[in-house]
Amino acid sequence: MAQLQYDPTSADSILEYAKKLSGKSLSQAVDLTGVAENLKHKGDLGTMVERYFFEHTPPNNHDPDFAEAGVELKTTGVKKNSDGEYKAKERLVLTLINYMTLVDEDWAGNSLMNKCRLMLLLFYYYEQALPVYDRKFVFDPLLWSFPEADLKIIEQDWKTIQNKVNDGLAHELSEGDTFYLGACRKGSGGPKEPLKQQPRSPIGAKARAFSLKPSYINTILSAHATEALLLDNEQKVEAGLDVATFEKFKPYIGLTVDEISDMLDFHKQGKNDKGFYRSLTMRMLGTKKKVIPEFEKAGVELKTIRLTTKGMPKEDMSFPIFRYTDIVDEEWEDSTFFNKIEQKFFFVIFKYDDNGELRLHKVMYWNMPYEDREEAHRVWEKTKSQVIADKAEFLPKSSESPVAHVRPKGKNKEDKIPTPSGKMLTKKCFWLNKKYLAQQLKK
DNA sequence: GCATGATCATGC
DNA sequence: GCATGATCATGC
Repeated sequence: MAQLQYDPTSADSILEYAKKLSGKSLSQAVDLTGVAENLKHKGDLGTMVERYFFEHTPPNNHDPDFAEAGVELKTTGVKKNSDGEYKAKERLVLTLINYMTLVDEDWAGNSLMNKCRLMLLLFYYYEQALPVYDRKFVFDPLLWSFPEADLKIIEQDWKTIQNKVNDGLAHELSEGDTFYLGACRKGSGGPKEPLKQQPRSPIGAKARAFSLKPSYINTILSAHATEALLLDNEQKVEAGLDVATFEKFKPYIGLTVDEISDMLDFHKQGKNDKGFYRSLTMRMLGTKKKVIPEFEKAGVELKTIRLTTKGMPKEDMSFPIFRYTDIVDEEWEDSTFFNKIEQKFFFVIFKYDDNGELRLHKVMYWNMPYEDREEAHRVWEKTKSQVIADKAEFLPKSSESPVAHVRPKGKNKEDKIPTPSGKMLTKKCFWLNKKYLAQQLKK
């Protein structure tokens, strides 16, 4: 047998090796030729991962799968809810409950925690139609142990279950008895399924397993999910984030806004729905939320742009407001504006056609060229020096720079903040000139 | 038609 | 209550 590519006695090494599965299915990660079709238990992805990916045989006792590293391997399914968030497909089964021995255990050193204290969680995207080995792992694997605070609850739950068995009520156990740790049904459930013996009662009890409830898994997920809305498509993962994004928009390119609205069942609310094109864009990306985690993580600034028939943006591009009292003490490289324009941008561009119909024109990534950032820097310094000179009413106009300017941005003209000298002026922000954007978009 | 001023809906 | 992204409005 070939040398293992990880150290089975080291949890970190196991985790690092497991990352090779990210974004792939088991069948993509290892060659299962001649294996998959002969499987008896096609439902057990965890066993297959252990055998064919880790090339490891778990111990035949109550120790964790990787006994020396103390790591228990778990695969668990996730799905998406209507908001595009990943949620647990179901509870995570930890280990079967042995009613006969449970009553003699103490929490200290109990067999459940002995096995599951440290778990390597592999989240795969649940698709019913696919065999388990073709389902993709959508996040990086997570090496996970219970936080102290949770462990208290788990301990109480464990004792609740133990007490019930001790009271001769194993057959009455239900998941609702407990909070995080559940005693879930395990087994076929059919009429022929043999009942389990319990120590304090002659009544047979159905097989149950210790499990973590879906809601609990969801909290683990949301903490871990630097989730990949775009990561669920294999070609995208292999080709990178940029291709992934283009693929997302491909079906909509060239369509009118009305057509896209109909497809996504999301329509403009009223004339003043100024966030509409952005919201629509988010829907095209598959979420109803405000942020795209992958963009967040990569620091990508999403902006929507509407072009006139002639290719001129309808509007300048705004950035967050600055405070007069802050900018005087700021250095360029600490400023919000600097930090924004340093980022990679992702433009979603709509364009009016000759019939006045707005269509999704194209999407593109964009970085602001260095010279232009220097020009923006100049505008920023000018702004700062004007505020210092107590001339905050007179800030760089769009006619003063080919790249950027300063302009009001507030709720209305009464929406004011103080200058260092105490004058109240309308809130303002930096803008990129639409003419400048027009030039850049042509490149 | 352009530059500049003013404002809106949304979500946290 | 307020920042944000974006759009609307107006005067020259």
